[in-house]
Amino acid sequence: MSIADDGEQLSLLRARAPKRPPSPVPVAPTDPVAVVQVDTGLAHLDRPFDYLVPADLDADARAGVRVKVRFSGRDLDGFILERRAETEHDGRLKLLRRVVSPEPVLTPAVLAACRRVARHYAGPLGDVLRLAVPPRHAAAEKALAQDVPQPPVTQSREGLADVPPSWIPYAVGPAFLGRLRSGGSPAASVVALPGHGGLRMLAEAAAVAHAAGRGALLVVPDARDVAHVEEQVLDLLGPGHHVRLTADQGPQARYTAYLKALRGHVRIVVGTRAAAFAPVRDLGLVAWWDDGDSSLDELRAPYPHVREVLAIRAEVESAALLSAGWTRSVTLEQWVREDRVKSIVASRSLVRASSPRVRVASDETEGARDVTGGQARLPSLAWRTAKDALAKGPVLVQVPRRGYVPALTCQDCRRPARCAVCSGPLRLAESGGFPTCGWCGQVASAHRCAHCESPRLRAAVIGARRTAEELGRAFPGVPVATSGGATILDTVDDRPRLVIATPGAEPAVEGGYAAGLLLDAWALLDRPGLDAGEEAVRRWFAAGSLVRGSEQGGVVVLVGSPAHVTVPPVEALVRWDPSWFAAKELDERSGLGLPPASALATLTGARRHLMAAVEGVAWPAGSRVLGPLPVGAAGADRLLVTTSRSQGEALADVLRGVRAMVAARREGEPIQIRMDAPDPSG
DNA sequence: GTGCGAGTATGA
DNA sequence: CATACTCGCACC
Repeated sequence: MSIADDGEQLSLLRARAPKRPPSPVPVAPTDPVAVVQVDTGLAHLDRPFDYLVPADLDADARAGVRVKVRFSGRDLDGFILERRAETEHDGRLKLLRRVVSPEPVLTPAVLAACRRVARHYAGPLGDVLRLAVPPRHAAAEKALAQDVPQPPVTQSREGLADVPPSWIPYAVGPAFLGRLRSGGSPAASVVALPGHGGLRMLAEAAAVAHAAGRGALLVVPDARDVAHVEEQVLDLLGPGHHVRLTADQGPQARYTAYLKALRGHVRIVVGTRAAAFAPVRDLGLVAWWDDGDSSLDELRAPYPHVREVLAIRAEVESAALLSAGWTRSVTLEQWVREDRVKSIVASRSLVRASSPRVRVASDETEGARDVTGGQARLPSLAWRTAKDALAKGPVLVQVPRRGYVPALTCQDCRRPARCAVCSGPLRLAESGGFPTCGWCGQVASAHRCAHCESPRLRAAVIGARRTAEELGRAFPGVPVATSGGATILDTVDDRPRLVIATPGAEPAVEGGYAAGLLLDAWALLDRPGLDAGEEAVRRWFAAGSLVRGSEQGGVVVLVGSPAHVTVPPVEALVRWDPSWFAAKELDERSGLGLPPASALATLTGARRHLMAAVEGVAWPAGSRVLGPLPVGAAGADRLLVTTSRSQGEALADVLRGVRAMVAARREGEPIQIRMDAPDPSG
């Protein structure tokens, strides 16, 4: 290490360089070296670089602050990871240019979690830091007073029962909460009992953590759930103990929320996936709702899932971990099986009483499509159920989102309509016209079913609006409310009416719906992809959980399911046994070597670049490399690599090397590398 | 990505 | 031999 130059280019090796005497800038007296993670955006430069701290920046240049540094002739952003006495770098060190803000926004715990997330997803740390720490907002920093007192930690447990209400149905609930309260780090996957709180379990667990002087981080799929959980937290603890953190609140509000958590103004953060990295003080609990919801998947590289981020954070900070939902995802079932989390479910007798009775109306067998004069797609069982229930309260009708299921089926034999050229699924554009192939784009202007030669096609899904009209006609005089798309109803009152909703937009109703109709079951199950069954189960249980339990006469009718065949998702619904389904699905995937039973990586890009990138790569022992196969329409290919779960980290490490190599040699066109892609085949 | 040195091509 | 160019790699 030598005395710094002024930060500009000055090579002593070059004779021609103007022999300016190095103007000695005083550096910090202790730990003058700042280890800086520079945001270069280049995978092969994803490592820390050392800089010298000028004396005048000494106080501000703490670990965790944002800085500007000169790097390869450009001014780049970075974070100080640590201060050191010495450097290991042989050359000259440049000076830190500037401390962007003295706020140490990257805490050691969050940094540790980011490193592990980066490793898990074979991505650059820089990318993860970009997800974790929101962009600085100077006005927000200024507006938030430095001296807001931390709320006194409520050590008293008055007003909070040992086992809060929503946790009562679970035999091992007290054990989980007890360990949370006493500073332990239990981990559990809860299958929530309908009618007993659901989301409220998260808020109550947070209140338990809070009472024990621990912080809590609650992540839910969407803004509606955030509002709901906030309400519950307010109800339990009163104002001033939590903050909302979502991406859609805008840069200033988001940064303010981040700072409030960072500075310890509040110890509870409630938010969407943007909150998963929030620097909650004394983190004692991480919890999330509905693991299978795709909103928990980050959309920016390296695409970490909330589940993975929170599990890592729980481990880094010795916090309790709680995943809850109406169903259990296959991944969480895998975690249960690995004993990473304990299964928490209510007893079968409670489940039977609290869940609605489920009946299956296959439109083929009921054959009563005509009850309403020919238009509505409503078998008589569904119609009669709704009719009866409307005397007692509102009836929920779940319809798949318009355009959500693009598949077409044969009107006569009900088999999926396939492209004559490549056997891909045919789709109908919303704008109409001929069906086209979803894989090769071929226009099927003269389609005939490959099985029965019928030219007639059946749109698997009709949109919510049309369904509303049809049902309105089927039940004259009954008010119809719709929720979905741009207009989402939060709640409806308990007067009799039809409530037509798309999945995820079902309004809550005090006391529960008298009945629920789940339409187009067939279409939902028929979706392409690994997780069609899992997804159908999620959606059906989410709607069914809003219906009164069988004890109060609640009934759910599944409409349009496969005739004469009992597929596991349907059986799971009828028995109201989500964990049974998860276990069965996991067994099946284990048998096929598919995730989450195995680790999986996808590499996407032009075929020759893929081949160049993986040439000579030593995959972990036992890995399978599949492909490359074409995906999408852009001429890209995809390579799949699977390996055992125990080799997952090793696979990620190999891929990190591949990524760095591709980035370093410039002719290497960008290829996308992704671990645990939710839809590896499409 | 950018900047720089090494290495190589080019022409007098 | 001087100059012009590309290539490969380090970047603190």
